[in-house]
Amino acid sequence: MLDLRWLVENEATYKNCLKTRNNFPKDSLEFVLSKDSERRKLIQEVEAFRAQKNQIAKEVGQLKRTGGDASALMEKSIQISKNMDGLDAKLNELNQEIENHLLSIPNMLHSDVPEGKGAEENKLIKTIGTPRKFDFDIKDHHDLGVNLGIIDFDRASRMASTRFTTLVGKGAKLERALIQFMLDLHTEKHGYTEMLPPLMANSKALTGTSQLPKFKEDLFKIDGFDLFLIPTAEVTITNYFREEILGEDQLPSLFTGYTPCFRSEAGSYGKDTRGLIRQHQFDKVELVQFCHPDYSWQAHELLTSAAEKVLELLELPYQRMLLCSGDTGFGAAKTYDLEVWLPGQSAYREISSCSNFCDFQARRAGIRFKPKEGGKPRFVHTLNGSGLAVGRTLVAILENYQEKDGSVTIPKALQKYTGFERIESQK
RNA sequence: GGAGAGAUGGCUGAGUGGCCGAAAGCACCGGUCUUGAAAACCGGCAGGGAUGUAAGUCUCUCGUGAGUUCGAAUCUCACUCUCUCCGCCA
Repeated sequence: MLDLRWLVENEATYKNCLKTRNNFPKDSLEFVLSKDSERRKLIQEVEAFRAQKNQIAKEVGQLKRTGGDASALMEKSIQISKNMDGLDAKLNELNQEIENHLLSIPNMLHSDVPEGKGAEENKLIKTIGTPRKFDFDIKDHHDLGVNLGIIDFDRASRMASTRFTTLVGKGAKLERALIQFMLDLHTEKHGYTEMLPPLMANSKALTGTSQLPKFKEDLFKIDGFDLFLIPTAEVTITNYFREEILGEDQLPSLFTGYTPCFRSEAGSYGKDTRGLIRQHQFDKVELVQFCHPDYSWQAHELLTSAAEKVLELLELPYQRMLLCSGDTGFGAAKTYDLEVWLPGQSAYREISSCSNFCDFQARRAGIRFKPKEGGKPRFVHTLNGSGLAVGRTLVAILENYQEKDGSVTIPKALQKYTGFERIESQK
């Protein structure tokens, strides 16, 4: 959420930024801007009435103590209440309306973010590693996984629905090894503290990280409860400090956590239907930082590097992209995507998304810190990124490390976690 | 699922209708003392909002929301959450 005062005072700057954002809610913006002066005027009226009533109440108290007659004053106060009848409610309603609109206005972008409409205008920052040359006909992960007997799509569809998968044998072990490998790396080398948060979150938490109110249709709702399956651990980990004022010495706080993630994928019906690129349930190791506003851009680089480290250790070729304005998510000020090379698709595909939200989520979630030098509490900056999406990492390993006979070699760095060096057909 | 207890500032905790945005302690910040530190002593220290160049003034907030009252942390109602006991259960 943006600061209303800031928005009113920087209307032109914001509108200029917004024009290259996708689907920006012009009506909400205009509503907020046009109602602000009305809101202020109402506040002043209501508070003037209240001040009068408070003054009278004080005088009545004094009179009663000294045994005087306060009936005239009491009558006056009742009269004032009648005069302000409904004003209160009107103000509350207006505030609520403004807040609702404000919640659906996207974050201000960082000046680095290139203008552009969609993914094709994202900016390539760097390419690491070289795609392997194969001297045989390669398979994609779907065929590899099915042939090896480590991924079962059909039975998962039968027990749940399409977009679910069951990993079997060494496939399941590989997934688990990847999770452990990533968590160990981030906790031991990058200074993150591991968390195992709830897999469901309430609507307040989801509003805090800005999945709600705008993206409700992407979530799985639990019937009869104010609970949703989390679409990412970002939700629960970022809301860990909701409505808290931290000490400055608690910053930065770095957390990592593995969770399954659940997404309805409404609106992506025809997309990535083959294999496990786009599932209703997938595993992810998430990185989250709470940090001092002065250092969040440095933190963004570090967080992204931490995610890249996973790909480097697994020796998977990848690219870092800077998302353009049209492709940057609703709450983010700046986002890097990491894209891993998938031989089966002859393309780089997203495997991590690392964003700085600045104070956008912190304002929604009420996460502040007390500055050391004194003064008012300030909003922290929140950042998060995938470190990495585990299922897609498994896809990348299968495709990049496949052999002519259909077997798959396990990357060196991972072997001590899997306990095996190859996957051969286990059917 | 049944019964009971509770929710007050960063933390502990007092406060049952006006003198309470709130005692006291801890933590924290500044100062005195000290070669330095600790201790001791002195002072400061909740958050949001309106207005103002500022100092300040006003307003709201004692889990949340309604209500009673001239006046609510305190009384009433609803809700949420936490804890204890019983039942059930991995």
